[in-house]
Amino acid sequence: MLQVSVVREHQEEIIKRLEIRNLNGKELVSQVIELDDRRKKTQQELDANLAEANSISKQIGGLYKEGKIDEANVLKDKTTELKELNHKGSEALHSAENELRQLLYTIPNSPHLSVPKGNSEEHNEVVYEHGEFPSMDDDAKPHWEITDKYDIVDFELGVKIAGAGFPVYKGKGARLQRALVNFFLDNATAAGYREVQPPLLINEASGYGTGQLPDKEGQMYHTADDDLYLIPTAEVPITNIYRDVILKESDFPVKNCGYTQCFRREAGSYGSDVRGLNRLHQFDKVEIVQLSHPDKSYELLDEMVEYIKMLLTKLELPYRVLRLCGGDLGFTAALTYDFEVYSAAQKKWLEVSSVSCFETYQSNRLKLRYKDENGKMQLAHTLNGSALAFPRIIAALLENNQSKKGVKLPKDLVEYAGFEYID
RNA sequence: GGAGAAUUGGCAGAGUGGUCGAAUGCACUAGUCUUGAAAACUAGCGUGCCGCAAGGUACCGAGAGUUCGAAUCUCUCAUUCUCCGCCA
Repeated sequence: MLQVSVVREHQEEIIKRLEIRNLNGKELVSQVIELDDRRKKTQQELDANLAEANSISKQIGGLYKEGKIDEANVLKDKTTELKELNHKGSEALHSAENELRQLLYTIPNSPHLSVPKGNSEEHNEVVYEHGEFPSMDDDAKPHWEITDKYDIVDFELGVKIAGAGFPVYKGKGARLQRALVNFFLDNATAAGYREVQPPLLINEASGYGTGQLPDKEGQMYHTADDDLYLIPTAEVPITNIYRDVILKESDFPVKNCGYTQCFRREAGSYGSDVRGLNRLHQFDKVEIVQLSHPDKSYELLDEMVEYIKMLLTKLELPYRVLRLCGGDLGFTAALTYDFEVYSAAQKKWLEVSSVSCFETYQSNRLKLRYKDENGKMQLAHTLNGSALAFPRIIAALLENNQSKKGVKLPKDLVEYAGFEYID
């Protein structure tokens, strides 16, 4: 969440930045400051009363030692009222802090100034394009027909076992997924990311840490008996490794990657967007996560963008990079680049990666800090990106590379898959 | 899942009702000494909030309670360890 101190000190800038999301920045900023003023005032009063109570207690202790019981008892009577006052005071402080926190939870990150204003995906800015669209025959099949033809992904079977959106990968389909796991992890490791295998279920504190809670409460699967959530992305457990952690400045950049299944309820989705592999409740993804010195985070973001470009080039898929506009930007992000591959038979762009810088929005919640050269505590910056999400990559590979002979895998995948054609 | 024990600063580890934000050791930082290093010695060394500052306040797993006063007593919860049960 936004830091109150930053909101106070850079009001004009924060207002301007929130307005990129079409929010009433002025109103929000003044609400924050008002609540924070109340919080401060409440604490000052409470602290003064506590100081008095503490000092009386010390006096009583002294009097008891000297055996002056009567004098001690006189003082005790004085504390009755103070106790009451302190009890009320601490309740008032808690409620002031709580109200402020609740407000901050509802305010999304303030976008980077380079984020275009806009309220829908039409206003996203194409910043890079790569590759040629493959020329398709008129009878080119969408991937859900190809998966049927070669019997590599079974949607019906998934419905039987779990429900829509939980496909069963079979034969070369399953092996292709396994190949992608190794391909993506090997590349990430080569780029300096440490591989981790985190839990797939997370507690509430972790959900708040990276900002899925309370904002995306309804989008995560929740296990009622144990009050745990299934991860919607490895971002949550991997970033939460660093909750309540104080780093040394020399630790930066901290680079982790991980392969996990991801679970999303996708409430409210419908239509051709959810056909086949386009949108699933469970899918596989390799995620890259970085922790950064605040001065370096946007350099690292660019570096991550270059890394994703390299992956997609190796996969020989036509893609483009979008800078998301204020209206399309995720709740916690300050700047996001989306990667879309062109899926030729559907004639559609499919989002396969989203790379974001969160500045201090997550680290403020996580209490992820480092000591600067003057020994002062500072919040780190967090970044992450999908590298990559599997199902739409598979969809695009199937559609773009289909031929009479079967589906030809890109060269770099062949050694991982152990076969050249899905046939 | 059942029974028992535990949870203190980066680590180890004292502290069972008052001047304890917390002994001591190790680690760490700076300095002295040294040609340099080690050793030794000296000093420093947790975090949040309020305050221009002095300082105040809170934190000894979390939350509630008893008390004038709680690291210390009571209750609830969490976690860890040991034994039993179950199990990939």
